[in-house]
Amino acid sequence: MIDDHRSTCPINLSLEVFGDKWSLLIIRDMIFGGKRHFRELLRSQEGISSNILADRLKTLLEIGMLTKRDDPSHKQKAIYSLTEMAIALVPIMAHLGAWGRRYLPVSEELSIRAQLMEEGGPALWKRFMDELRAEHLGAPGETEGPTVRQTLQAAYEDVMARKARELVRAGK
Amino acid sequence: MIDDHRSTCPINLSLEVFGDKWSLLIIRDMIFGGKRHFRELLRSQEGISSNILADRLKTLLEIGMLTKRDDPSHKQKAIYSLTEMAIALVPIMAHLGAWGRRYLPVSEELSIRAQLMEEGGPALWKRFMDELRAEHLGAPGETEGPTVRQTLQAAYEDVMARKARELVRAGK
DNA sequence: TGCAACTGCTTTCAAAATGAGATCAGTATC
DNA sequence: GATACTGATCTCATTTTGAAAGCAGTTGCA
Repeated sequence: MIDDHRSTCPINLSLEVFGDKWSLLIIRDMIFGGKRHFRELLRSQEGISSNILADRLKTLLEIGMLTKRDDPSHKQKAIYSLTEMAIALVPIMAHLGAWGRRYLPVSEELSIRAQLMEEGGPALWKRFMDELRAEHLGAPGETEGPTVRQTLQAAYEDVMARKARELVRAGK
Repeated sequence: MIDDHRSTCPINLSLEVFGDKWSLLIIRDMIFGGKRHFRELLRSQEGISSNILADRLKTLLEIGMLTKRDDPSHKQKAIYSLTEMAIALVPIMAHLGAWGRRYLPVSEELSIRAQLMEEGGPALWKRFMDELRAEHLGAPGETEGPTVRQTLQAAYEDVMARKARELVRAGK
C-alpha cells in the first residue's frame, strides 16, 4: 500500500494498473462476457493460465477494481464483482475497441461488439454502465427489454451463424 | 510479421500493442512533451533506461505507431514522428488521464494537463490532433495563438510556480 | 586543433516476471 | 461411491526487465 509508484502522473498510474497484457482482459470478460467465477474467467479467448489469473485477480482486488464474496450456492465458489472504478472503464474499452478495429488486424466476429459500442456512442455506454451497476453493485435499475450485453452477444452470434452458412456454401 | 496473436479481439490486440508499462509513456512524452529525439525521451519522469527505450522504439516503429528519419542538423541525430495511428490515441489518453485522476493518487502538478484535457472535451482533442498532424505529418494547419501543448505546459508551470511560493511561505 | 559534451544506441548480467501443466483438498451431483 | 467441479497453489524452465557501463562516432567551443 506504500507509494512505490514511478511517478504521480495520471497516465503513468493508469498504466501501473493495467499496463499489463491480462488485467484488462479479465475486466473485459466480466463486462462483456458477464463472467463472475474463477473457472469462467479461465476459459478466456486468449487462454490465461490459472496462476496468472489468480495473481491478477489478487492485484485487482487490492487496487479496488474488484470485490469478492462467497457464492451461497456452493461453499467453494467465489463471486467477483466490478467496482465503480472498473465500471468507469467502459468508455475506455469502447475507445480501445474502436482504435483496435481501425488499426489492427481484428476479425469480424470478435469486433462486432466494438463496432456496436462505437456506433452506440456515449448514450449506449451510459446505459451499459447503469446495467453493470445494477448487476454488480446492487444499484436500482430498470429491466425493460434486452440488456446491452445481450444485444452485443446476439450480434456476435448472428455473425457467427452467417459465417457458418457461408462456410457450408463454399464447401459444397 | 506473422500473426502470432493470442486472439483477434480488438481489445486484446490493442493490449498487445501497449499492454506494457513503457510504450504509452513514450507516446505521451511525444504528444504532451513534444519530444522527438532519443536523448529527450530518455529524460522521462519515470526514468526509462536506454535499452528499454531502444527496444520499445523499435517495436513502435514495427507496429506503425512511429516513423524515424535523419535530423539534417546532426549526422547522428534521429527524429521520431507520430503516425496517424498514434495521434488517434489522443482521446484515449484524455480518458485514461481522467480515469487516473479520479481513482488514483495523482499529484496536482502532473494532473493539471489531464484536467484541462477533460474540461476541453472532444473539441480540444480535435484541435490538439490537428496540431500534431501539422507537426508530425506535415499536414497543413493554422498557427494562430498558442498551441494546445503550450497551453497545457503553461498551466503546469503555473501550478509549479504557485507550489513554490507556498513552500517559501510555509518555510518562513 | 584539441577536448568535452553530446549522438543513438548496444552490451553485460543479475533479478524478476511469465506461463504451461500438474496437482490439491474440499464440495456438489448423481 | 464415483465423477466432475471449486478456486486456487506448486514446480520449474523460459522470457523479460532494467540499471549501469560502454561505444563509435559527431559537434561545438577554446
